[in-house]
Amino acid sequence: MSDTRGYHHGDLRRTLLDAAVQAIGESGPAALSLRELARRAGVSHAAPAHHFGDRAGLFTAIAVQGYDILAEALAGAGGELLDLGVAYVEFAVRHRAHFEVMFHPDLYRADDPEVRAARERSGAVLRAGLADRSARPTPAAGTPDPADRPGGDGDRDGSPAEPQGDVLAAWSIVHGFATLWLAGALPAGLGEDPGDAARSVIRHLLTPDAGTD
Amino acid sequence: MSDTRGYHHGDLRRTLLDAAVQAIGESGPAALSLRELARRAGVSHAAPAHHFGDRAGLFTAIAVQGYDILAEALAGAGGELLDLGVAYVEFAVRHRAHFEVMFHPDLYRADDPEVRAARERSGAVLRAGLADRSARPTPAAGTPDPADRPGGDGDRDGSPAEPQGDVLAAWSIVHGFATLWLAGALPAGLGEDPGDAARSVIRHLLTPDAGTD
DNA sequence: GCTGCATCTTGTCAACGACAAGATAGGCTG
DNA sequence: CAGCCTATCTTGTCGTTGACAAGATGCAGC
Repeated sequence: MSDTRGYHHGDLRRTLLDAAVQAIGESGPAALSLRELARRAGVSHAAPAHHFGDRAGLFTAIAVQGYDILAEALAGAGGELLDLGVAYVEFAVRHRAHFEVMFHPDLYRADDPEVRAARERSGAVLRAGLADRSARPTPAAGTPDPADRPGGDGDRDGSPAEPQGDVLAAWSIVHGFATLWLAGALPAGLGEDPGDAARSVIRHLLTPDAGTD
Repeated sequence: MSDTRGYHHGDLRRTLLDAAVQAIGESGPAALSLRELARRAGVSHAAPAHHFGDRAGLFTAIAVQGYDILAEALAGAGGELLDLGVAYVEFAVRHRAHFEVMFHPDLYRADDPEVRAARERSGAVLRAGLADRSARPTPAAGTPDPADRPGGDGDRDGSPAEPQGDVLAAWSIVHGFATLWLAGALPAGLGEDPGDAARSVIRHLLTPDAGTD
């Protein structure tokens, strides 16, 4: 796959996306250059522009891919709020590049139809997962909706789906933990596995007295 | 202040910092150009380089300033974990530019001595604030330490100051809420005041059954 | 086998970050 | 007061980048 035969590459778009994700994972989104990307893929400097239009277009494609991967990860996590949270953190760490792009709306076109659709897919998966946990010792579920105000404004479509406070709290805690972990801001001593560390942190939200594990 | 008399500006460094913070607040850190910054300040295109060395130096100065502002904000919040959290979120929203820079270590030199010192100052203020709440209905305090692993590695100095899990959970939830708010990822319907919204979210962590206010 | 079109290339331009070298001015020493 | 000294700011330049335009290539369908 991704053999670079003469003129027509065959699957250049995929190759560029993979190389971009790898480069972002190494040096962050800001350091990504379209020309360096083309160099990595062994094509001319203007080839990426054809597939993605411009830099923002490339990040838009990565964001779409990221929301799809997130949906898949959440779908495989079951309906427990704890497991969903751990899956969220593990997604962020395993797919660091996607995660960083997804939550930097200034990098891409967050109102792009494909982005909206992918975001809606992942939101639907999350809602479906949470619907499982109906009556639990932990507070009841609502209908969450990750990332629906891309530009900072842009009102909802008037639907009464204001997420329950506990889901918002859960989203905040896993998103914050993942972000701090990726930023290297967390103190050492949490171990190497972000999933395990996240599990013990999330427990503080779910149970009133989570001991100092 | 900041009068632009002939050759020597008088307080160009301060002027540049202010202009940079404003520009970042408008368009994000990635869009900040040293030359555009110089243009805003009415100086030549190489003037910023003298004061900050390079682009990373500018962001380093902003990060230092940000940690100092955060320390001040936390100092004025009292020792309640809830109030500290609200202050954290309000800092992030009011000083969005500083906050965004601070938690993007790839933008600046996170191991710079001045940064380490400023970070230590804000950590000390937080520790002092938390020391107040000794015996409470909520779990006991530990010794937190915001952002002590800048580059992703860099082990602690072997001190046994592993933060308590509940403080980590608190930090995660406020940091996550602030980040999601700034990213425009939160659904509408939370109102206009991030402090109030944060307060109700944080309550879910502190009390076992926080109603759906 | 010819044409249409997506794919990729070459060429170019303005803007940028970084660096070097020079100009200016305020302060300090004598 | 004279001379220098140094921080501050300017001008000039180089390599790189993103974006655009125009052309080359080759696959796919008629």
